[in-house]
Amino acid sequence: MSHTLGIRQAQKQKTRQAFLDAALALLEEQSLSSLGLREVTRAVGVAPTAFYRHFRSTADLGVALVDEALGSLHPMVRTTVSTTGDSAERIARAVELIARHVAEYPAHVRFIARERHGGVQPVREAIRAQLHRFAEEVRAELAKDREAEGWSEDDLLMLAHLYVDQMLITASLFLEALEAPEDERERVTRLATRQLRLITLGRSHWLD
Amino acid sequence: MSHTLGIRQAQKQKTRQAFLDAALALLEEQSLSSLGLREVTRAVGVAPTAFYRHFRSTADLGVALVDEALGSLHPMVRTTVSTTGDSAERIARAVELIARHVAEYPAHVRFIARERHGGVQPVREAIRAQLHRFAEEVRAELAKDREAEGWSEDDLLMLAHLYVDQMLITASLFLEALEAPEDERERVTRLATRQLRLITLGRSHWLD
DNA sequence: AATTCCGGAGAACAGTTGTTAACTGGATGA
DNA sequence: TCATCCAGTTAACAACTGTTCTCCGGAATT
Repeated sequence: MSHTLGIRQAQKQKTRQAFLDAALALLEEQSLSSLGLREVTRAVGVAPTAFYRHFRSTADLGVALVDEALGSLHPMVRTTVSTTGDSAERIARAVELIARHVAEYPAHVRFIARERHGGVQPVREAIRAQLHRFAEEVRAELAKDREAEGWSEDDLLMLAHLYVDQMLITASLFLEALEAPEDERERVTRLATRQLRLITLGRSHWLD
Repeated sequence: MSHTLGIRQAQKQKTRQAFLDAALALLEEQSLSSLGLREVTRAVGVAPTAFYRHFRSTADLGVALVDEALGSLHPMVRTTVSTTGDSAERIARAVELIARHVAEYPAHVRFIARERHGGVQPVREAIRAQLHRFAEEVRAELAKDREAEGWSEDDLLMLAHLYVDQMLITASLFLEALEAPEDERERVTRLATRQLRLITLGRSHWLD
């Protein structure tokens, strides 16, 4: 299937990745709509014109960043809401997974949270589409649970969106607490756990 | 108490408000971190240097916008979670109130959603502080309900944050559906209503 | 071995940016 | 009435922006 790329293609992908990394670093302290093309090339160490060999515009780069940040996350989301273990275990595991992901890829999380409602329309659109995919996957996973019997497709999707949004909120809270002392992160863990517990409680009484 | 302002102070407040209005309009299509000082003065129709008579920087202007957008919202939030009527009525009323607010002040809502995780630290901080005030007020309101008997202060605050975040998510959804046909807004109404219902359901079984 | 391809460099374009300094003229308070 | 105040102006600064066109040199193809 994959015949090894030539030296040329490999080098191109390498600089492209350098663009993505540099941009992500610069975006820790600003929004995408204020990210300048020259700013990025300067950080990468190439001529401004080299940018156009990889991206049409900074908005285009932003969409690529969305794919990098969220594209590889789908397996994890599925694991997060998987049906193994009892309710309390699953919640603890989900919160733990989120915390670990934020600690490992803080810049990605920050980027998504920031640009979800940011000033660049194509990027907002890309994030919206990916989050909708997440919600659909969560719904499919929820449907497997025997607790989903009697639920309409629509109600399951409603719940899935609730979970996805809650995950993002939690991730954002962990992000804010990233540089703070340990007990601040512990506080976020307890808060998120109880919120998920309450939602799950409502879920189990939905059909009453 | 308030002795009528002189012509001078009145004129100053007038141009200051013009700055806020112009900035809010410009921020519909970009983030605060990319908003230029000259851009704003041009929109107001005034010399660039006049900006400094009112604000230290665009970040300062942003903080002022936070106060304008959220400062006057506290009474409404209290009404939203007020204890009159049964659960279903309260939820319907809350969603209706949010929809109406978004329709009336779309730019304000967009600004808050965008800059809550935006690239300007002082503005993020200001929004965070205001939302925390909201959560505290919601908690105080929830505590009045007889359903709150046996709840710890901490759990009540947890629930309050859940409600506040949910309000923002809902407002953001209404905002996206603002230019869409009526039935799209209807869909958002139904989604938000059911999500609130599920949360309320979890709330009523919290002490089981 | 000869030719084409193509990622990146260099220079130049007209416009833009934030910030400074010194000023004007009408409102304000003595 | 006169001196003071102060919101807004004008002019100028160096630094920056996105984009175009032309060129180079090594990889890829024939």
